[in-house]
Amino acid sequence: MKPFVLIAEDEKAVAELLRYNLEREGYDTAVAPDGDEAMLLLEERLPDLVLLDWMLPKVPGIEVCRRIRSKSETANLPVIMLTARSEESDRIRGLDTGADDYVTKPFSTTELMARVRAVLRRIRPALVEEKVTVGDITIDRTTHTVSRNGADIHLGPTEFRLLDYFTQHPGRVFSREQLLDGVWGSDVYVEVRTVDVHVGRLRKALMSQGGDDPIRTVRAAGYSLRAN
Amino acid sequence: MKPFVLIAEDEKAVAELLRYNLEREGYDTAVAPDGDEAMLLLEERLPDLVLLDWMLPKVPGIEVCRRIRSKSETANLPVIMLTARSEESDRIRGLDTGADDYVTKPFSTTELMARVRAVLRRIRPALVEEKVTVGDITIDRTTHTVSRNGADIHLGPTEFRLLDYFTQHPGRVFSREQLLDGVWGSDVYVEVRTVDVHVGRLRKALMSQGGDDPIRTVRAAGYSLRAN
DNA sequence: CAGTATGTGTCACATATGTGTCAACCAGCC
DNA sequence: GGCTGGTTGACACATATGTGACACATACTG
Repeated sequence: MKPFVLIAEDEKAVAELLRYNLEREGYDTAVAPDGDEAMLLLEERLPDLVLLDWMLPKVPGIEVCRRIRSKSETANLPVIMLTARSEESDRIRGLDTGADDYVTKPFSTTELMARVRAVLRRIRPALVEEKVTVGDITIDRTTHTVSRNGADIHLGPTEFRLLDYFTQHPGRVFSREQLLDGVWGSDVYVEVRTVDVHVGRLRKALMSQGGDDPIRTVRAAGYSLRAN
Repeated sequence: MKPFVLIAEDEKAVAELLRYNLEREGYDTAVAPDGDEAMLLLEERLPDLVLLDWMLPKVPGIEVCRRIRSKSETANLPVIMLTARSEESDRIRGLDTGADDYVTKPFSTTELMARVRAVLRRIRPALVEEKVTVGDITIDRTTHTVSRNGADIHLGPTEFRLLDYFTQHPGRVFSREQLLDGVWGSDVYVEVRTVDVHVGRLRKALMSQGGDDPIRTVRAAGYSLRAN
């Protein structure tokens, strides 16, 4: 599951450069040439990060940012602002637009990529980190291994993906439907109750070496991985 | 100082692939999209090796090679020619262009890297890694020899490259597709399951002297070499 | 050049492992 | 007790992997 980055930038050349570099680093991308388009795309598919040009036709970047912050679904969505050197005045700097980071044009792509990584790491470590630890559980996606307190734990493919998914938002409760979508895929028809069974299997595997249940059942809502 | 490799190749995808792999192996690189550019870069900084596409815009590869040979500063510069299979005729093979080696496209990156190392070893022996050990398995790239706990192990060419490839990232899981790309070549049509067979053969060979299975099967993901 | 040795890719079948569903059972809650 | 919703073991089935056989390619050898 690649992180999805929305690029809101009207200069075609810049947008293209960003798209190229981001995709090479393994992100999914979408480009919005103006503020209106950006807002539409935001509705369509919630990105993991937005790159937002300060000067954007129709609806300026700063306004887009404000709207993002005002909606509850996107209030915590990371935003990196792209500003031209000339716009980098105190007025703007001081202004609390709620962006998570600023990058001034012209920027080095390497630096921008580093910032993107940094911001994503802060918000959703599991998206960019190859090794994630939640509590006493560690999951390494390059070697496909899971361990708890150092002891290796064997998981089947589905349980692995399930844990990986939980890991993206430790503590957050996922409904069975969300889990089906995220872990199985949105176009697979599987009985909702199957999720229970796999959660059960995941629990069993994680507790095989002792330790207490790292997965919390939330009645009538779903499941979550204990945050810490 | 890292060995510096000049890549003269007009197909962007191929050039990028080469750059990526060479840099991963610790080389500095520069890419020239045509013959003119290649000649210019040659003036600018003398590389330790040139990868030269046979068909190159403006000045064809063969001509670039001739010019390299004709100048005293570069007369001994190692050159590896990249030719398409269809161009691999007697005419070309027999022609004394002065290249040190030929590689026909599509090539396996593992094999190309091996050739690059081989050529560089002749020129700058100190800079090239020749022996790699992972756990109790040692692989010597100069002699094409593999041993486990001192006992020599015979591997066929494909198994050797496969092991060599695994060796680049011990522990990491490679999908069958990745292995096909890296070991066989990026656009060779080979049945995916063929990987299984070769992994099987590699296992058999590595375990012929006893010892346990050094290759881990990760269901629904691929294979990996046990890291330690 | 035929003859031999070695290596390769594919297939078919055996085996191993994982999956989804169900139903019985359990737990908390009015 | 009668709900509602969650847990779990059994099981038939699906899928992934392992492997021997084989036909063909290619490289060596005398």
